[in-house]
Amino acid sequence: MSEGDRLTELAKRRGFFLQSSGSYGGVAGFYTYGPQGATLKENIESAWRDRYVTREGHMEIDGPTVMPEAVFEASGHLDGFDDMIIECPECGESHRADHLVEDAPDSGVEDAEALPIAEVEELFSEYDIDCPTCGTALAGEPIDDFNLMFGTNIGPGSSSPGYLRPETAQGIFVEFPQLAEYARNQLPFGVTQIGRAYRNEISPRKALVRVREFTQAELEHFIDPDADEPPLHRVEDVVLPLYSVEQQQADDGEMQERTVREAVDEGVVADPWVAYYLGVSKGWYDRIGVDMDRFRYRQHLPGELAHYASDCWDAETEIGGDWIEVTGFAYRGDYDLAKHEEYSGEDYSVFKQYDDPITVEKPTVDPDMSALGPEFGGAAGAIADELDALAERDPDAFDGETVEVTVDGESYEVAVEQTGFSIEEVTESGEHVTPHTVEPSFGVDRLIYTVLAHAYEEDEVDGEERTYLSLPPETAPTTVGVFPLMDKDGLADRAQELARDLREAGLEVTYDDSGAIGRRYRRQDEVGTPFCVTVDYDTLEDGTVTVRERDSTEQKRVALEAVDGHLLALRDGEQRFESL
RNA sequence: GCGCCGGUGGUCUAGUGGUAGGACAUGAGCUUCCCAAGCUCAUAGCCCGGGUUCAAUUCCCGGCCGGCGCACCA
Repeated sequence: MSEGDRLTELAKRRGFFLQSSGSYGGVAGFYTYGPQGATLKENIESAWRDRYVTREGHMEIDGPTVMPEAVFEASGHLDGFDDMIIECPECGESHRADHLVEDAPDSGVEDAEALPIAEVEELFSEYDIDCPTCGTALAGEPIDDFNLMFGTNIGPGSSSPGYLRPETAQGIFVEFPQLAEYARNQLPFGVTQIGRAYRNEISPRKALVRVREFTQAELEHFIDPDADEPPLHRVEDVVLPLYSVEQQQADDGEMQERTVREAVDEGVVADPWVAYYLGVSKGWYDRIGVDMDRFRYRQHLPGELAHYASDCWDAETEIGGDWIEVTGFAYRGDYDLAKHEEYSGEDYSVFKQYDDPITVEKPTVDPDMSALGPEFGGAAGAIADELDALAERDPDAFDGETVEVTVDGESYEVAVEQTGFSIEEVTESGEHVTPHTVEPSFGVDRLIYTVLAHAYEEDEVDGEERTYLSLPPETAPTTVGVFPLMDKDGLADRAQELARDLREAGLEVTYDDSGAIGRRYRRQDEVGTPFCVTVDYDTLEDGTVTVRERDSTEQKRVALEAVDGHLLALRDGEQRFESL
C-alpha cells in the first residue's frame, strides 16, 4: 500500500476522516471528519489562532460562505472561473470556445461568453470553426463549462445570484472600510478568518489534498507600502529551506538554506513582509507536527503567479514522493482593495496623517461659468472639468492669454482670465493611502493530511509490529487514555473516577477497560494519544499510577493527586516525560 | 472532463451463473498483575440502476465512487 492509501485506511478505521455520504455512493471531493479528525482539526486551528491572531496581535472575523455576484465581479473570480472549453478530438488541445466563436470570420459575435452553451455549440457548425492548433473541424464537439464556483440564488427567483466563496479572503476585503474603523484607521493591521471555501474542482484527488469543500485559515495583513516594515529582527535567524525560481530552473537545482535576514539581503525573497511570515510560520509547522525534513518553501514560477500577485512563495510538504502546497504566501499589492473600491464606489483607503502638516503650492481653477456657459453651451461643464485636470497636470499651460483644452476630441480655446486660475498655498494634514496586502493563506485540510502522514510510524515492541501516530501532544486529538489494569477488584471504578477527574481538569480523555492492556495501548497508539495512565494494584496500596509514553512505550509511576498537573504540563510542552 | 484499471462485512481480502469463506477489528463471557496472548459465542458484506437468464455478487450496458496517467488547479 502507498503512504496515502495506508493513511486513508487508518483515517477511516480510526475516525479521522471518511468520504461523505457513503451510503449513497459517496460524493467526490467531500469528506467528513470523524471524532478523532474533528478534534485534530480543532487543535490545529487553535494553534493557528494562537500563532497568527493572539501572538501577532491581529483581529479575527467570521463571515458568510455565500456572497453576492457583485463581490466576485470585482474580485475577478467570475470571469476567471467561468470558461467554456472545447477539446480537439484530434490533437487533444483545449481552447476557449467563446474566443474561437468571436474570432471566427463573419461570425459577428462579440460576447460569446454570455450565450448558452448549446447556442455556442451550434455556432461552431454554422461558421465551420476549426481547431487553431491542428485544423480539425470542431463542429459537433461538446463544450465543457468550467465554472469553479458553486452558484446559488439568494432569495426566491434568480434575480439575485450568489456564489459559495472560492476563498475566505474576499470576506475580509469586502468589509475593509469597517475593519479599518475597528483598527482606528491605523496601518498596519491584520485581519484573519478561518472558514470553509468551495471550488467545484474538475477532478478531486488524493483524499484531503484536492477537495471541493475545504477550510482555509487566511490572514490579510494591510500595510502602508511606503512606511511599514515588518519586525524582521524577531525571526532574522530562522533558517528557511528555500526553493527559488532560479533553483527550480536549474538542471540540478536543490533547496538552499538561508536565514530570513540573508534571504532578504540577497533578494532571494523579494518582499520583507513575505520573508517575515515565512520565518514566523516555519516554527509553527514544526510545532503542529510537520516533519521539517519533508518541508520547503517554493517560489512560484512566473507563469504560475495569480493575476494579483507580484511574488508568491508556497509552503510545501512531501507525502509519498509528491510535494503538496499547504500555504501560499502572496504579496497582493493593492489589487483587491482597489478593485472593491472601483466596483463598489466605497472608500477603501486609509487616511494617513502626517506628523507635521505640510504646505504645498497647488494650482487651482475656478472657472467663470457665467462666461463659459454662453460661449460653449453644453460642453461648458466638461470643459470646466478638463481645466481642473489640466491645472494639476500642466500649470504652465495657463501662462498665456488663452488655454486650449480638448473635450471628446473637440478643441476649445478658453481665455485664461475666465478660468480663475491661481496658485494657492494649501495645507495638507495627510493623504489617502490604499493599503497593500500581504497574505499567508493556509489550507487546513492539507495540513491535517500532512500532519497525519508525517506522524505515521511503524516499529516493533516486544517482537510485535506496531503502528502509531507520533503527533505532538498539543495536536493529538486525545491527550490521555485511562485504563484499569484488570476489569476487576475495583480497579475499574478507580480508573473511571480518575478519568472523570482528568476530564474535569480540562484534558481530552479516553477511558478503556476492554481486552488486554497491551491491546488498549495499541489502540491509543494508532490515534496518536501521547500518554496512557493505568490504575493497577499498587494504586490501591500507595495511590500511584503508571504514566506510559507513546513513542518510547516507557512508564513512570506518579502520585494520583499530581497526575492531572503533570499531564497538563506535558500537553502544553512545559514538562518533558523524561523529567517525570 | 478523457483514457486505463478496479469496487465483496468497520478494515484487508478469497471465491462463485444457483445470494458467499477467511483474517483483523468490534461486542459478550471465561482467562490474564503492563504492551495486539488464549478459549467460547455473537454482530456484520457482494456500490447503484437497467439488460440477458428459470436464476446475476458473478456476464453485458449505464451511473456513482476510487487509484493511476492526461487535462485542470483563476
